[in-house]
Amino acid sequence: MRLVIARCSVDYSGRLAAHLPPANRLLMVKADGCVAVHADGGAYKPLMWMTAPNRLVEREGSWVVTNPKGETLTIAVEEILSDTSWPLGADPGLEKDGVEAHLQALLAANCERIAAGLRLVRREYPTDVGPVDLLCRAPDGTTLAVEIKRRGEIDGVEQLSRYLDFLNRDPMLRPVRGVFVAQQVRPQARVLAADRGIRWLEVDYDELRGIESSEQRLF
Amino acid sequence: MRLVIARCSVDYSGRLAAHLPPANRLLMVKADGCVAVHADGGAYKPLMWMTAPNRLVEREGSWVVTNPKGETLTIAVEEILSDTSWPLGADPGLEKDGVEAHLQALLAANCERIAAGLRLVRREYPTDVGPVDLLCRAPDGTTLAVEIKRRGEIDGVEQLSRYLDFLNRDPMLRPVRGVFVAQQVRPQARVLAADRGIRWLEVDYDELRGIESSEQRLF
DNA sequence: GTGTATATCTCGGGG
DNA sequence: CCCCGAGGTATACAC
Repeated sequence: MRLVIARCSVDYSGRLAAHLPPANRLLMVKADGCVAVHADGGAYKPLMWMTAPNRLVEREGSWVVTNPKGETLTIAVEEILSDTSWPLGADPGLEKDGVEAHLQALLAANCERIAAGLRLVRREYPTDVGPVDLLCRAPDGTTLAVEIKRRGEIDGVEQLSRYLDFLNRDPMLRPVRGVFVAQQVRPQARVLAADRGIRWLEVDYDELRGIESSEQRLF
Repeated sequence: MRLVIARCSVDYSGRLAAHLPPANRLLMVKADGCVAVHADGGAYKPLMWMTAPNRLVEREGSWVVTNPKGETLTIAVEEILSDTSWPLGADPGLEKDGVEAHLQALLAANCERIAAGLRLVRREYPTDVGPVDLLCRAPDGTTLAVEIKRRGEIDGVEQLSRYLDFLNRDPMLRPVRGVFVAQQVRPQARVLAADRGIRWLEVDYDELRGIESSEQRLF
């Protein structure tokens, strides 16, 4: 990890063109070669960057970073205030809990939470346009396709619509209905779901996790 | 901009829960208060972070960052290898060229480029499922909904299809036809557009900009 | 490699 | 403030 504090101006040319006038900034060069130019504000996103793999050519007063796609990051270094390097070593890595995969697992184990009497047929049921999160059977014998999101937006409804199109071509499954499940379903997603005849449902992650742990306590 | 190189373990609790075992990392604290924990790899994204506004409480061997939403970032600092601060000042900011907004502005001002005699009714015309980029009137009185992308992919065609569905329910507008405009329209998007009765069109950004600047030269 | 789906997405604009 | 769409999205994973 190399950290350079410098007065510089920066230009990017590639998927778009962008320019930064001269100012003091942090230049971060990581062990994998990626370069980032940070200002003293603005969340974690750098003003400009170049991801690995790339090639950094450092000449007097000018760094040029190029990648195989032909994109170029040019840093005109006017004055270096500090230039330090720290070998950090490989990171042991991140452990996460509470992402969509976990929500899916909880709902798969408790799918009667989606509708009474629902039985799980399969998780990640494959179709030609991607896997359906949950495929379930209702007590009346009809099939339900369930799409799960943390935040239910319009894209998710489109995704479920595509699955339903393809599932309903299978005479063995037809008719298949859709349910859109999320911790929060946005207004436009509700409108589109209603319009497509898709039911939507908001679920509470903590409550689901609570059920799960109380059930485990029984065994 | 404060840069701390330290051996630390980190925990985040909020939208999800996450944990980092002890290792040497960079802790970056920006002037606006945002905190980021970087490893020596993995593009520009930090392993963990907390955006502004937040509150950083630094006690011996432990930093606790909390935000108004009740999220918490806890950094257990085991050993500090370096701790430096650099006042960078406000950044003059980024100038971008070639984003969708420019393309939309150029086409709004030159919509006869989309079809002869076209007249702009409104940019960002609202529907229940989102705003249409351009709504135009053709010489024959019919309405055109225009969706603009830098890269025309299948989801852009889906987006325009949704708008057309809803616009065509309005007796005052009906019938509304669609035009999908992009610098590059991908093969799959062409097929889908054709299937939906949507016309597609590739435009050259530099050429449009050229028209614009030559028009400006006239005044 | 291409395509698809996720993300503590971030960021900016509009109501 | 929330909602929504764009992004040089990045990133992981399946085919």
